[in-house]
Amino acid sequence: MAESDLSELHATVGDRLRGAGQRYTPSRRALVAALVGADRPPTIPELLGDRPGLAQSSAYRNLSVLEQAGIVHRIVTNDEHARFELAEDLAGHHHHLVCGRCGRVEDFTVSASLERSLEAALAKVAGGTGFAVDHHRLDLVGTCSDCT
Amino acid sequence: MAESDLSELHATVGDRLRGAGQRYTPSRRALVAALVGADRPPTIPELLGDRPGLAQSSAYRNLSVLEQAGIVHRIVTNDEHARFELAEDLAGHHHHLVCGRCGRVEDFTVSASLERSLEAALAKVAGGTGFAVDHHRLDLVGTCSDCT
DNA sequence: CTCAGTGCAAAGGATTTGCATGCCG
DNA sequence: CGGCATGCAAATCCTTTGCACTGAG
Repeated sequence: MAESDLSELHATVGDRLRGAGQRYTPSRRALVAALVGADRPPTIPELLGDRPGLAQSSAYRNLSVLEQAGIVHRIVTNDEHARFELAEDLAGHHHHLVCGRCGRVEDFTVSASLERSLEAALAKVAGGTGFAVDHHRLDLVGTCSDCT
Repeated sequence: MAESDLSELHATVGDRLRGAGQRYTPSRRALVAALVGADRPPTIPELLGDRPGLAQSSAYRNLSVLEQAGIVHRIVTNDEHARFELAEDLAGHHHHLVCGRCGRVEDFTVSASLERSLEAALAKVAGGTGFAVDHHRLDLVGTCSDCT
């Protein structure tokens, strides 16, 4: 991600937080920065490892605030810990490669044309139900190289 | 599902449990039956509602055994409770409509041709990574009619 | 001054586990 | 008889919450 995009991102995050009556504090900025830099969604312990000064409860609380402001998204796996990533409108649409053994999650994307056929087909499916579809989620589940 | 398929299913389940050194007890049979009958994955409280005689701990323990025997699959949502469904090789490949508000999950399927293009595209993606892909997961996330 | 943010410690709650008993094989 | 299955109750462990303090506006 380019420098300018990064400061733009922080500006957007700041706006959304202020819109929710919250401040963009150093702790929150550090959490967002950690998520921007990661190519896979970290758990809370992983996030705390980068920032030993931050209390665990504050991490949970800040991530919760960021989640409600639509800035981060919480991923719950069968793993013991939840994982966090930037919201799709900030990080871009992508998918996950999930390790069923250790719970590790990596990001990946598919071609735009496949996304389009997916969207079209899913829109058709959703038509019949009472669901108001927000977005889709496409994950690959398997075993990562470490767990093989 | 036809009668014969049902008894065949129970036979398969019994085989897998015995293969894991476990028995196919009435409690377990009831859990499997409840999952076969459901068109959406229930939570533990929902399963217990159908079977007040079964202790909560036994439900957890039995579902855990069934999961390790490859008979049921655990779905974790942002909802407070986990949900359970039959493994795909028993229930058939399908997808989920997930309500982001209440956590409710419904099943649906897409056309075979879309599945095929998906499989093809995902196989290509997986090629480059160290992941051994087991299966894919395609969910629609939105708001159900009750939560609108 | 006011009020959100933070750290620390305690509470909460779904899930797991220990133990004694019952039952199938 | 031996071992798995089950109930009940207690323990776990991630996550949330209460409270007092600090710092920014």
